[in-house]
Amino acid sequence: MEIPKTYEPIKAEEKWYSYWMNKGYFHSEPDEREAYTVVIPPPNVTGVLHMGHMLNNTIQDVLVRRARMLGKNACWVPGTDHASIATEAKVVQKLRTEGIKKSDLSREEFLKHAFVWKDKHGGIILEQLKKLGCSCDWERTGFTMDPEYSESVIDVFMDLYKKGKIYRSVRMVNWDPEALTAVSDEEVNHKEVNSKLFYVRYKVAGSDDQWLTIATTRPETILGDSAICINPNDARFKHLHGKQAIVPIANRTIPIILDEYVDMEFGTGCLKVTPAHDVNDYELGKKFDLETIDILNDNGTLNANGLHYEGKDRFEVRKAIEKELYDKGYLVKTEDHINKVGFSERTDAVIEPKLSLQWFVSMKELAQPALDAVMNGDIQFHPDKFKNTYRHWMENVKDWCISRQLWWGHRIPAWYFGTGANDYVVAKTVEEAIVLVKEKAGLTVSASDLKQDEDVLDTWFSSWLWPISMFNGLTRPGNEEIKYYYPTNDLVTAPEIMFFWVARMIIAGYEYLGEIPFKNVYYTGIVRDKLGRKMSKSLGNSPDPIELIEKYGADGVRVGILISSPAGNDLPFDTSQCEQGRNFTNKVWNAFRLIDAWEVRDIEQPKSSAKAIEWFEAKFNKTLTEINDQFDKFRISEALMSIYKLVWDDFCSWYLEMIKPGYEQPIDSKTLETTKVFFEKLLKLMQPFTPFIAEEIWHLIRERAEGDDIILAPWPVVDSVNETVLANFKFAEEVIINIRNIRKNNNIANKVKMDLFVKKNNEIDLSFDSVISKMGNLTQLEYVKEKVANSNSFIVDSNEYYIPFGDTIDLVAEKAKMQEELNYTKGFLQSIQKKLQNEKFMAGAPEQVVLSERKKESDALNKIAILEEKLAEMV
RNA sequence: GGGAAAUUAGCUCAGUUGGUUCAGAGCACCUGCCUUACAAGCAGGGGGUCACAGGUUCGAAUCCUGUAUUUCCCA
Repeated sequence: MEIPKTYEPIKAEEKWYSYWMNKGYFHSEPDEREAYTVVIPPPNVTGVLHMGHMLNNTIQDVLVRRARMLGKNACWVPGTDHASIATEAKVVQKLRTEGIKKSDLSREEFLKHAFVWKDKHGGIILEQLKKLGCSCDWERTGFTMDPEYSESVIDVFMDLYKKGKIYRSVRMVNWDPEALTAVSDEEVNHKEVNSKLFYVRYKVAGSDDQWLTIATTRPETILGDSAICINPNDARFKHLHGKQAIVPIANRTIPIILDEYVDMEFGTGCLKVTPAHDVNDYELGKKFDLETIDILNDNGTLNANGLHYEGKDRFEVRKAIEKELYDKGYLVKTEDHINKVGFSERTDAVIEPKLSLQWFVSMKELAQPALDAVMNGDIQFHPDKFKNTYRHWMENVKDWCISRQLWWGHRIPAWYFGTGANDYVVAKTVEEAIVLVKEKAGLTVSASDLKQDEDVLDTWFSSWLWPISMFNGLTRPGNEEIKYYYPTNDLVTAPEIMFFWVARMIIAGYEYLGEIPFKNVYYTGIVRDKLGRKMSKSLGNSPDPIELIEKYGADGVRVGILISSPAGNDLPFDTSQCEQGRNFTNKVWNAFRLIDAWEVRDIEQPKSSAKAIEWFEAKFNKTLTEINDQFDKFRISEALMSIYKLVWDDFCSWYLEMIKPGYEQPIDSKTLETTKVFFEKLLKLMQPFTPFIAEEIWHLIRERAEGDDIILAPWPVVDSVNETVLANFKFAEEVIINIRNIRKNNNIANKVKMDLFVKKNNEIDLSFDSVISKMGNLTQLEYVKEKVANSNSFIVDSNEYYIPFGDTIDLVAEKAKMQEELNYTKGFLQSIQKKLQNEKFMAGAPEQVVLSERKKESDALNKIAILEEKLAEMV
């Protein structure tokens, strides 16, 4: 059968992925083996695969596949997140295109639409992961709104409520007027924008023409003012103490209060206080018991408190009120001003601070063990620089607002039986609620008297249970699976969600299982384009991962994405990296073609082949040690690079060339067999990174028994490393490179055989001579006592090598080269001798360093002598 | 404004407790090769005042101080 000259990934990928699936290799059940567990960071259920997912999931697959080869019971749990804000936004948008408004639907109707959408689009991303080769246990695929998962979310809410960790409170929250929901501090992006500072004057009450001037960036909130605040130490305003002021346009009289909070330097030193629309003002309002006047509707338009501006958007009002203030003589001046404005991460709408009744988790106590676990190393971060960021946040953790004004998600299990702030109970079902109402208020109510809270829980309030609830650790405490798989081993995620997700999983782990949820956290970077911009849909700078896979093969893309992606660093991605990956798979493919084409004969093994085998054995073991170490340190891309070079440079460029029989010559069976074994070992190392081609060649290189698949083959074991062989080869390598250089410099074709004469001045190892002969294409390698005249020459380790001239030679160039080498060596010698003559060096440096300097000195002296002699002869 | 980290070849990064004339890899680049495994290749080669300025040391990319620039986190 003809084997194609280039590797064709598409067919192999389909074939092997379904083969692995049919064999159930990805599936895990608890057994006696050590468990190795990874839970996937659940992508949004309606999400589409982007480059960030590619990076993240390739790393996970590498770790999982290697663990499998190390004999562990590897379990990679996939699933999706309901992502309440993002998904609801998509459903709302889709309905809008059909002419349906969310406000026209009941909650039940809307959820029906949402589930239809989820069933249609949900899980696309998981199918895409299969194309990448991800070896997830698909039988365990989960979803944060699955019934049992949801139950655990509600259980946790009730449990924390009972423990007094969940409370309901009026708080200033970040309000997204577009999504109509509160968002957490972490979901607000602060950006600097150019705006205006408006100077507005307020009349002092009871005066004829006494005014005070405030500065504000948001003049529309004047309508919500309930005080003017000045610093009691501000000498400029002593006359205002105890007075009142009149709000322009609204014509309300408000007190002038004194507080040191006011920055005398900023603006005019007079601060308008709007408790409903600014966090700091809210605090002042509480302190001075001020009236709270909310002027905004939830959608960002003004309400009745906005007087004649009612129904208009806040930005529109800002312009209009500027004009009105000016026309009526209240506007003193405006200035350009740069300030930071919060934008919603999801909708990019300007966030409004808004007072509302929300549900909170108090975090301080919960966070303590989670902070300790990372600081004392029970949980390792890779790279560990992220520990600092983590500590900073955890030490200053704020309470977590967990209610969201949405329908898509887990509905808060609170039931209201009245309108009072405290007229509610928290219960799993309405029946339980009825009983609790009786207990709490002594009221006998029926189901229809109770009204469940309209809000749903923050998505992270369900995903923080992911490593526990994917094994039903809360609904079926102590079950076999949670005992076996938990704590999980490695978590691979982005540093952006360290607080949203990682920290909270650790908190939940301690609170509910008394244990860490994972041992290692590997932080990936952000995938950027060549210009350093973050890849995003709106910029259109992100390649379609599926197209990449079709073009370069999944293995090629996996290599491309990992080849330059150290942990925690951003990955500047360019498709040329996939090309490199694709080229690598092709190289391996051709190595296989070469071996496969050899005709085996029962002949004697050439000496050079025996030496080559000895060397590669040593090289392999040495590199494997390094690779294992790199894996232990989570230096994934370095491990890949080591494998890449071991395969390409050491195996293909050196080893295969050393054992390659002449054209149409057979190979001896011993060498062929050993070579196949080497190749198989290399394929094993490649398997985590390039699983498809590894499996493909694994089955082509040899007949395999049922179940003898590389995905389950044992990871190679390190054997002792023969350092002597490695050193001797290095010497031979240098000789060979020198021979090649002479060929190139003199335009001697590779097929032209040459003679090599060696004047041995030093005791050297001759064991690789057969290899030198073969690789140098020499007719003979002869040892001589005297220099060989009319030759190209070079020196390795004080030994002189001569290749007699063919027809022509550039004597001048040859001499110049030698002179240059001599100069360099002399300079080198000088620096060494200077060091050796330095008494302080001799006194301070360790013996080993001194010894190595002495050796360098004698080597240099030798070399100089030879060079000078040769130069003298060339005249 | 407060905190953290970074700055080594054109690009992306290594560089272990200071010790081979001021240093490595991959890609890119240059030169020569269609040498029957692979031109998605082979062979060879060039390229760095290790951000800047001081200091400690016999010796600094590595330790200390300051400056500049960048990134991230928090307000």
